[in-house]
Amino acid sequence: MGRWETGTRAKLHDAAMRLFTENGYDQTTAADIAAAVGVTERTFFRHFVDKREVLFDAQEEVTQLLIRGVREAAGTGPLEIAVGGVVTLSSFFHDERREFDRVRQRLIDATPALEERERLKLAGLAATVHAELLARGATEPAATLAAESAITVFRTAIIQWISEGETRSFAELTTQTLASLRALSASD
Amino acid sequence: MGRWETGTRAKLHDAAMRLFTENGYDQTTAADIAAAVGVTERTFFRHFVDKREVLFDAQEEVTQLLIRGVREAAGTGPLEIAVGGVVTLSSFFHDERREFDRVRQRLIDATPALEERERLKLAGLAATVHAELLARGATEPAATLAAESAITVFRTAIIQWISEGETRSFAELTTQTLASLRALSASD
DNA sequence: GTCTATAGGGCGATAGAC
DNA sequence: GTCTATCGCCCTATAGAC
Repeated sequence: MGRWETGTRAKLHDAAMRLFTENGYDQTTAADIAAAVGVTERTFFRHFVDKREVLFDAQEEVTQLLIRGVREAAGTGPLEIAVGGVVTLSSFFHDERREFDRVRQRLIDATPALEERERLKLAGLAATVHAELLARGATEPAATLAAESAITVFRTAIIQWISEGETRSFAELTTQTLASLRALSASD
Repeated sequence: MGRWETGTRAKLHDAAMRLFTENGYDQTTAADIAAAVGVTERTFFRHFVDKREVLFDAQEEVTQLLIRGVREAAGTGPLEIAVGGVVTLSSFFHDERREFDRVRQRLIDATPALEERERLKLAGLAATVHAELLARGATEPAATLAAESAITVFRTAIIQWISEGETRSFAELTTQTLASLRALSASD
């Protein structure tokens, strides 16, 4: 066989998810993951800037989808546009992904270090939406508030989407959560 | 506490802030901070569970204020109650603290590892508000959305509060930001 | 307080693909 | 030949264990 196989990154990703699930995140070392794939620890860190990043492989794809979504969203105000962008993430959060995200979320919930990273990534998505809203002519503080609120809606929708027995789609849950937020702001 | 430890924590805190500001967070080691105070690295880690926690010393006090604030807030709906709780944090975010928080925020903005921790702490505050809202009879998903939105208002108000030349009080900015959020939800 | 494991960076050497 | 993934070895800081 050759000096190295192709698809090392994907193999590291799969091995890491398996070992994290079987033995826990903290109990799994980067060296364990590398050994499971047959590369060195150093190679692991070349593919993932740190151990946590394995769980956030999709960030770039989601960010790009979100940018396009916000650019193309119809709407008369920044909140509607921002959440419209979030709704387009339904092409990513499809039914075949639901079980994977349940496992992923269980790992995050069990590991403070991972929740930190999760919150940072969500903040990154909010910053992305914020920039796009400004580009579409929104003004402050509406742009900031709409972007942050859209990510709140996103997170709330995801939590429901991965809850046991939930069958509604991501898009449906996002839309309903926006309606709840609107009702909340109007009610008191 | 032994008599030799009096004020060590505060000294470590002050030395850390000074060294972080002068040389940068990453360039300052825990050993550097300990040496500046004349204790061992081990002593530093006895006072702060990790290096980042130095910047989040106030979390417990803010959390307790927030709990009391939400419990005592007048209001007809969960969002009003939650932001009412945030407004009571003005006893913490007083004018003498503004410059310190400017420096602190500059460090956080310059250091991804610190921004991660900041976001986790904000999430913790949202969880605190959420629990108090449920205790006051709020139902889902309003409780979650109101708690998260209140923290969005908090963060947005703080950003304004520490911006150069800003003279309005924290309470004033919080109230105005809530009004902006309401307008945003109603407008489109 | 000492001792140790793990995360993660630096860098030169090397093996393959082109 | 260049370009890039990998190795291998050395290093330090963090943080937990004892």
